[in-house]
Amino acid sequence: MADLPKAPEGTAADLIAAALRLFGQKGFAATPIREIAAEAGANVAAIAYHFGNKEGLRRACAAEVARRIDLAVARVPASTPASPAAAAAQMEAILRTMAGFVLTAPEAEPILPFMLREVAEDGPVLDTVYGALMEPAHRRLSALWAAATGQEAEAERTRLMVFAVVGQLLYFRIGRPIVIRRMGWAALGPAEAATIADLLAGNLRGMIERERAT
Amino acid sequence: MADLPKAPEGTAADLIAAALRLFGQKGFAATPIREIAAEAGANVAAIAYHFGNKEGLRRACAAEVARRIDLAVARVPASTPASPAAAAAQMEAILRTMAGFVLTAPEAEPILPFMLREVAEDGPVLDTVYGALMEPAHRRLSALWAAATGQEAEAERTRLMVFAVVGQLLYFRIGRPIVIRRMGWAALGPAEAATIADLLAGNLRGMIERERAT
DNA sequence: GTCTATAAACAGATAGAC
DNA sequence: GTCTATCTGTTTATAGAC
Repeated sequence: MADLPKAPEGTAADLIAAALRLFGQKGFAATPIREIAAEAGANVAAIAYHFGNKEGLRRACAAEVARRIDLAVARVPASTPASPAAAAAQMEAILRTMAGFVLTAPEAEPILPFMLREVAEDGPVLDTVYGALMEPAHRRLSALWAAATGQEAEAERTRLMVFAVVGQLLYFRIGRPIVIRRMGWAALGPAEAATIADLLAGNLRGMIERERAT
Repeated sequence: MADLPKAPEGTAADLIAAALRLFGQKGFAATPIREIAAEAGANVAAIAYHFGNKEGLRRACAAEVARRIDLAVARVPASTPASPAAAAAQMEAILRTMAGFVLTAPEAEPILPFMLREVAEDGPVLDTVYGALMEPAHRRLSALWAAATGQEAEAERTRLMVFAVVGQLLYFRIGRPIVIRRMGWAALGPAEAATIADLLAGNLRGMIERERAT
């Protein structure tokens, strides 16, 4: 669904991987290009050579984020089931896949802090990723919610409910430092992620059931 | 509940207000102290005079955030009601107050992006604010959830459910640029906030009902 | 394509007049 | 308390050898 299918290789890929991690952790402005080059095992000038300048590297990071999310999204089936029960089941499956990806997948680790910062800054990177990925994904979940509850797919209430469902999950990742402290966990690993996913799947079932009665 | 009751005045207050806004919007490292001084209508040297250095200004911002949240928290009653219905009602009231504060209160506007960045960086500022404010608030909601559902206050499930409830709300603020785009809203104003609050209050009632059956 | 060396701009901090 | 002027370190970007 994204328009950037090319996967970078070699030094360029190493630079993007390092930049993604450091931009996410310390922020764009707080990360010197020398540090990125050092972590990538490359030279400072390589950034200018491959991406023009630091801003170009940021755009390349955004493209890489879009590419990786696209890869993860491509794994879920695209058909909208006819029966409400099947739609609910598929929505739960997607939620569990998202939970696994967002909470524990190593390849998601660097991209979420990066995206979080871009959302906060509400800049051009967000425009791209929103149109290419977030909007289609939200539309798809809205269609499933509608099929599961009998409501209208693009109704205001439907779209807001999908945000509520997704928000429940994303907060566990965004507020991870807080969650870990409060839960007394050493980390948010696969076991903790499974507990959270079960809990949220139960909430989703309850919400759908409740909405169907309306 | 916070340990910093002193409200700043004059130039110091202007500098904190400007820094809070700019740190939240562009990030700490990306904000030059000259820009802060200009927005506050003060001189660059005033920062060193009042706060020692830039890092001191950051700490002052954190203290101001704690002070403002503390003010907002102080308005909710501290007693835990005996009956499950009363506990549920009180939890819904708190959720609605939080929604009003988080989504539309002008005094919350600069502090949320600031806090979001501090959570992402997981630094010393978070340690302070977590211990002084977040942990007590979460404990209090956990106690209410327990009273409303008949579950145990510090059970793992209880604490996670409270995060799910809070996460639903916070995501609407954190992901605001995304929500606004997808909903086709011009802004997230009082009318939109009321719609969201009603929706989330309904979800809360459903979740409590469902948990009581367990 | 990769590296070293350097230029030009900008940051935070400080000295000292008022 | 507030200001101007300046010092010192660091940053990005680039020129040019290899």
